[in-house]
Amino acid sequence: MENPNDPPQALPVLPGNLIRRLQQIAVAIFLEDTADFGITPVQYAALRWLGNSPGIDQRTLASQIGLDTSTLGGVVDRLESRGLLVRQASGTDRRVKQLALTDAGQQLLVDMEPALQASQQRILAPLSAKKQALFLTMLAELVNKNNVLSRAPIPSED
Amino acid sequence: MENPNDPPQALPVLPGNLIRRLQQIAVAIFLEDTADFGITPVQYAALRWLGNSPGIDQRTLASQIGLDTSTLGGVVDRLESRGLLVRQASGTDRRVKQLALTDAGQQLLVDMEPALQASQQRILAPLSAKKQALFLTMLAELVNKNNVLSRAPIPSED
DNA sequence: TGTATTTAATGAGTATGCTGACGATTAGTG
DNA sequence: CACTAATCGTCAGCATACTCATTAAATACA
Repeated sequence: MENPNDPPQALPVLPGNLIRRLQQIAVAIFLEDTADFGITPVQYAALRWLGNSPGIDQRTLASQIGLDTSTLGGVVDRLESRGLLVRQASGTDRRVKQLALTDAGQQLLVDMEPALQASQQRILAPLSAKKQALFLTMLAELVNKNNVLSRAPIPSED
Repeated sequence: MENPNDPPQALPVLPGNLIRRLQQIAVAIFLEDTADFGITPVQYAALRWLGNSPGIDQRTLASQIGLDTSTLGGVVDRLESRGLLVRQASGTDRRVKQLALTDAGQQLLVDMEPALQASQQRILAPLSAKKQALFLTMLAELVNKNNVLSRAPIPSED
């Protein structure tokens, strides 16, 4: 089976490649389970975080969900044009755009919750319950400890 | 600490969100460690697979590394314009474009190997050696068993 | 043979995700 | 107060990553 001309490691077992594949799978499952709502994973992350922190500005939201401000700008554009959030200039600092969910945005979070939970469980479903917990722990450990290496690191809690 | 108005699960612990973050981190580490070569993770995957299977067509390569043919088309465009691979019409089926590494492409794979290995180790570095093996096993299990749910599933081995 | 179906690659359209540059505004300093 | 720094959002540019439609070519079948 082993070919001496093979590279030192086959592509399918390189960590980076497996992580890329799992991300593709997770997005596909999310989109399938939440298809009724027409929301992407990143859009959902923005809405959900905003639901807990209304009034924050774009820069803060971007850093909290791990996006650069340029990417978040486009995400907010699409959510605003769908009436799920509002963007308004701050009264005290005219550089800042403050964000808040609309009623429709709030309602969408509520309506999506069952489908979201289903999708998140489906991603890990191939593993036993015990392994799922273990995987999540290690996943969080990798993300937290490597956080600063990301291009858009999430600030540590104050 | 716990706010009753919090959503059922905080965003940072949702599996899909952690996977997205880890993918961002893995890409950032790869780009940093291999900056001298100007190659992206997906471009590397294409080159590496092609090195083992010269002469395959675009459709096959796309499915082997988990991309749709449209995305791979662009990747191949960029690698071809850099002279790392060649694209030639098949003699037996004029629809098919066969791909093969150039000498420069072959050499680049060799030259990149140390930096690639370093990047792959750095991604998992926060975990102990034992945990790294465990994480990789579970990661592969999730990818393999969820493979069909991806938009561009990788065909199972024959 | 001739028509219908399938297949390979490409193109348009949309959505992340990054960099670097830019204009507008605010804050800091002499 | 004027000059400089830093900051917020945006834009252009590039690279994944998907869908759906289209074109060209090969295959199946009547």
